[in-house]
Amino acid sequence: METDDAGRLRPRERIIKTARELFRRHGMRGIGVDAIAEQAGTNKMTLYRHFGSKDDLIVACLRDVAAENDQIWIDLETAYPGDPLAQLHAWLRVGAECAVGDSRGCDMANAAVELAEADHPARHVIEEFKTAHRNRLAKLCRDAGIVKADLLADSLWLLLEGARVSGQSVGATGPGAHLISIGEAMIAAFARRTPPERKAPKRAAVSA
Amino acid sequence: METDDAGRLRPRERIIKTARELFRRHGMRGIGVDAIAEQAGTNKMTLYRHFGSKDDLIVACLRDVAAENDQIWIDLETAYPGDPLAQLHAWLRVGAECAVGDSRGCDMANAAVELAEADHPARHVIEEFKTAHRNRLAKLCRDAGIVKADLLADSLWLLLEGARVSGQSVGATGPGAHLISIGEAMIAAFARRTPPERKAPKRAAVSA
DNA sequence: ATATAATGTTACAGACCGGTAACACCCAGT
DNA sequence: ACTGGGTGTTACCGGTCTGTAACATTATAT
Repeated sequence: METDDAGRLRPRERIIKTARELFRRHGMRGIGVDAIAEQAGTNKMTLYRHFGSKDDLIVACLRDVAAENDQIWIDLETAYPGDPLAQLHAWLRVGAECAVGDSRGCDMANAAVELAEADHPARHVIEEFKTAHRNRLAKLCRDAGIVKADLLADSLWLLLEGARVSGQSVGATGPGAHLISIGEAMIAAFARRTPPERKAPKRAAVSA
Repeated sequence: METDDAGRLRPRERIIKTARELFRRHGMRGIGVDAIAEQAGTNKMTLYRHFGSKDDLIVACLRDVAAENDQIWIDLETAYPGDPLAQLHAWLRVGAECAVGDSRGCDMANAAVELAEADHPARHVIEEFKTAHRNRLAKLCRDAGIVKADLLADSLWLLLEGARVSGQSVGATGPGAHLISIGEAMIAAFARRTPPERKAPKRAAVSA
């Protein structure tokens, strides 16, 4: 009795899609492969034909998450082509949506918390993803003409990570509610001192 | 064959102490009550005489964590009596220690991630603790003469939460490595603009 | 139409888990 | 010395979990 997905996609895709949702809702240790397979409208045997183990499925899901998040950067570029500062502000808004609109935060960070074993195969996927994401954000800050680009990137990064994890403790009305205004103020503070040879790009400045 | 704790403390304390350590190392869903009891130098039966269920034990452990963290505020006050600004800086340093020195972040936040069920008995302990801590930090900022105290408190809060969760994804060399410098800059930025009717509090005025 | 691959079904193995029962023990307080 | 509460020991229950075996069924490609 599948509750999820019409038979449109092939089993493998349905399983990943369903597993991601159930992992997110119940935690990776809080849901079994049997429940995932059933919810995906298939069965455990087929699941194990596509994914050698539950850990393999977890890794596949995290790769799926990574691919989905990589798309965000493309969307930002197409939304504000050639305007890295606007992309930076948009990045903040997208992050804030995830932090306040959803009560389960970041799948990658959650996986890092839940999969405590240092040698779990998912860990290097997580680390790779987070590092790449951080580097991309730093590049965006650099392209936006921020002087201390790395420092701004790390600041915004910590704010976003904090907002997403805080939402899971105290909900959306907690400190994460002010993520955007805090982040905007931070961008403004870093953009204030621009390199002398470049014009200061005027853009929304929100008071702290 | 107990590996932990000499028989000094009574079983209940040993169990909580050991459970906290193992929960932290393996995650709450990654360790069983049997292993906890054995590591604590006792057995499952005694564990269940003191804690009616594993969830009860989890709650007891989180209360223990809360009590331990409440002590931090007392220590800050005794270390810098009547100097809330110094206490604020010290708070940041203490938080940074936890964020970079330890690879498992905040027990409370981790529990919130791991115990996904919305009605888990531990959730209200977590929320209560996080809210109280946030309020205390806001009060500290207020006492330090910060104008937008709540906003600074939330900013620092997000930074710390972010650093602690980030450390579990990319380790101590990630963005969390700059927590202190970022936080210091933020405190400085907020302290710069002082209330006009009030003199710049070089010696911060303490209000009850 | 037929060969071939993918999927479904059922049953099961083996391990672990949370939780309990029954009984033996030990040690403090009187 | 005795009594009683806390503790240790062992065995067990029922459930759930990951993972597999064997076989039936369906879809696909040629």
